[in-house]
Amino acid sequence: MLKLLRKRFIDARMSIATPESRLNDPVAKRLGYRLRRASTAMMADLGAKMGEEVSLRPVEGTILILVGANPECIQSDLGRMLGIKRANMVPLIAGLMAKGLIEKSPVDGRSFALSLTKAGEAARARVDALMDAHEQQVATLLSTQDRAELFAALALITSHFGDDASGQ
Amino acid sequence: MLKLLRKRFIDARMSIATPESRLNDPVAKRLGYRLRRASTAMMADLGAKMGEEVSLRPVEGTILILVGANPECIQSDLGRMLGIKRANMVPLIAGLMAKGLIEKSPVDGRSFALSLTKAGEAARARVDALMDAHEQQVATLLSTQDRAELFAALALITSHFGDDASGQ
DNA sequence: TATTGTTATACTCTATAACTATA
DNA sequence: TATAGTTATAGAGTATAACAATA
Repeated sequence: MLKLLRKRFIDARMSIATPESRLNDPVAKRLGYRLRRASTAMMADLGAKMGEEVSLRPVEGTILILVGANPECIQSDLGRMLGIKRANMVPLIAGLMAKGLIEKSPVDGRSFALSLTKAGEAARARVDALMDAHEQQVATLLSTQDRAELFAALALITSHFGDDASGQ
Repeated sequence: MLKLLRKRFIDARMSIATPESRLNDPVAKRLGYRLRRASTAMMADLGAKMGEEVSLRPVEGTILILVGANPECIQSDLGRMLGIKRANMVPLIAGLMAKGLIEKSPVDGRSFALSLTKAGEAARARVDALMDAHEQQVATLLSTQDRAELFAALALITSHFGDDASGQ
């Protein structure tokens, strides 16, 4: 009886290229699910390119960009901006220091001002260019208007559900 | 000199409520970044509610919904639909079995048909209701038209960058 | 008292390689 | 040969608790 039901699935699968495309997909209509799939797909693509071309992960490139735009900021500020907890910033910053991309200089005995090294600035520029190219792919999919509306929708969703950039 | 620059940041921070809001945020204009923040914010909210009310993670609820909609499917099918690798499906399915929510019955000696138990069907219904309520929050933020356009944009992005539902 | 940086730790998610048994 | 399930393992991401030094 169970075997018979299963048999129907197997028969259905025989007739098509991708087996699972004949299965019902009720979660496909869920916004949260679609958002997550889009996000992971886009991030995986960016991560692969950054890994190949600058040997950095997206979060590391993001930190370089933020430090470049905010010289002498401290890592707690970055954590709050990015929604990353203090404790988890430690190995990130240590990794970028170990690669010689950022520098720390003490400002008040308990915190350190961050700045890009020369190599860090070069890496930041390459990351920025890679991200530009990455974004550009979306420009071929969506009009300027569509893109602006997508941005607005994402901003609404993020602020409604809490972007976690506070209370770290 | 460095201390002076840093001092300016400290001064700027003094005048406002949230320190980091005065920092430049050049990644805020990146679609990939916004997509990720929106996705994690929405998923964190859903995860918290599901944890409280049904003691399940979003991925577990999603599996219950898919098994409910596709009785006698096998776990490899689910993995392909969800972009989860075979190896990583094992503990997920084992966990749901351990909770008595799904059952396996052998269909051909190397694969197992999955189905919901009575408790599994009850859990699936509660998860579905929770997800409905969760989606409903977005309806207050976006018009039906906006929501449809957001869906379309996400589908374009996901398919362009690869949804990884193949080649598992 | 609150904040910064840190250590230690744990859980989830993801990825690969290798194995078995079956088709 | 290809597929299904499994094991083991490793790397990320994220979370909490606790601590020392400093504001």
